[in-house]
Amino acid sequence: MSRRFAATAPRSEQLLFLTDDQLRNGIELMFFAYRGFTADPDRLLEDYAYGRAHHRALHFVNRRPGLTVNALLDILGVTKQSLNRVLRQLVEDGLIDSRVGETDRRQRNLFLTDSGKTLERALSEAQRTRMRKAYMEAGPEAVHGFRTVLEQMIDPDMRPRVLSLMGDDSE
Amino acid sequence: MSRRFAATAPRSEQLLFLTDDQLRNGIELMFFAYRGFTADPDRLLEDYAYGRAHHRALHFVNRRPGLTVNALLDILGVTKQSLNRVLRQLVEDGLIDSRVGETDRRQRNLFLTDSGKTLERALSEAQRTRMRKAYMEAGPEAVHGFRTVLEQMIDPDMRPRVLSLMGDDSE
DNA sequence: CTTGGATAGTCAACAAGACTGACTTAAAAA
DNA sequence: TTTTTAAGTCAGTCTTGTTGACTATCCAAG
Repeated sequence: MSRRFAATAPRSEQLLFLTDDQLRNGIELMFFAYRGFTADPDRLLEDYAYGRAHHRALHFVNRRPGLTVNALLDILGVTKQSLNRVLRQLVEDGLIDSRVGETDRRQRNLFLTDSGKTLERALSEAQRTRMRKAYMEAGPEAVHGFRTVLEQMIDPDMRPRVLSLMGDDSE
Repeated sequence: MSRRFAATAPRSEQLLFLTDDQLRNGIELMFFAYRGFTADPDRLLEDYAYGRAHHRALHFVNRRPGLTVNALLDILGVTKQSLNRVLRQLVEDGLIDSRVGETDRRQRNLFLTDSGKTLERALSEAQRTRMRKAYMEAGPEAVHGFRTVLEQMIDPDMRPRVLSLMGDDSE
């Protein structure tokens, strides 16, 4: 582990980025950046009387159409009671279509309706716009580093699931 | 703006990191990484019947001892009523000391007590440990990129305040 | 110097969204 | 047939956010 820099420079110099000050700095950056990250969609959601939970559901149903409730639960890491409240609203409001599973009729496969797609697009476009600006300002190398550190910050148990979710769009 | 890569390679190749797929990828990484980022302190806080709001208050009071309620409000970006509940608990439980301002007696200057320092240290050490691992695995260059992108993601209005908060430890 | 407005902080009541626990229904699996 | 699983529901709690009304203090204009 952590061999990337082992042979590049003397230990004392290379490890300066691991001081408590540097780490605390990263911690504070995560806090403030995450606030910026959610600010734009949050503003949009207010108009619909929805919250972040609705956004997350819309995002992942859009990402993996036909996803089951259980699979979504697993991704979001919340209880089904908590998700169910949100999902019920979205189905009632006609943003999500919940269809009985074809092979297993206990399951429900979730899809965005046209208006669901419209809202999802508005939300994600707001978020992408900020992300795009940040990426452009920082440049491709910084973006690569950003992605590398974030991946390492994900819970090890969760990491394989997350990376496969993000990785393939073929299946 | 975004001149870092302008003269390095052909435009079409360089801009691949700005595709919607790449951006959505970054969005999902932020979501999952932030969950990892808060997981360890969250577990600790359960034992105290405290939440993330208490953690944030402890963090920034530790960071800037003597800070006023208003200054903390500005950093946290919540309403004073919301902060006050948390602050009252922490004062009642003897983790934070709230002293009447010397020059302006309307103000309250906040300090961590010894037990406040103890809890803050436990929380931040848990968080730093995860951050340290991520930094070590990713290496110094990735960390630099990580920081660059996060800074750009912070709300522009907030950015100067945040960077000055993180920057100087002398004043 | 007093009055009246602005500022710092507190208290009360309420809503969103997370949680647990107990339960039902329907369908699949053993 | 019995057990397990997927989904959904009901009731109750907690944290953390909100708005509105309040007290205490400072400061500046009359």
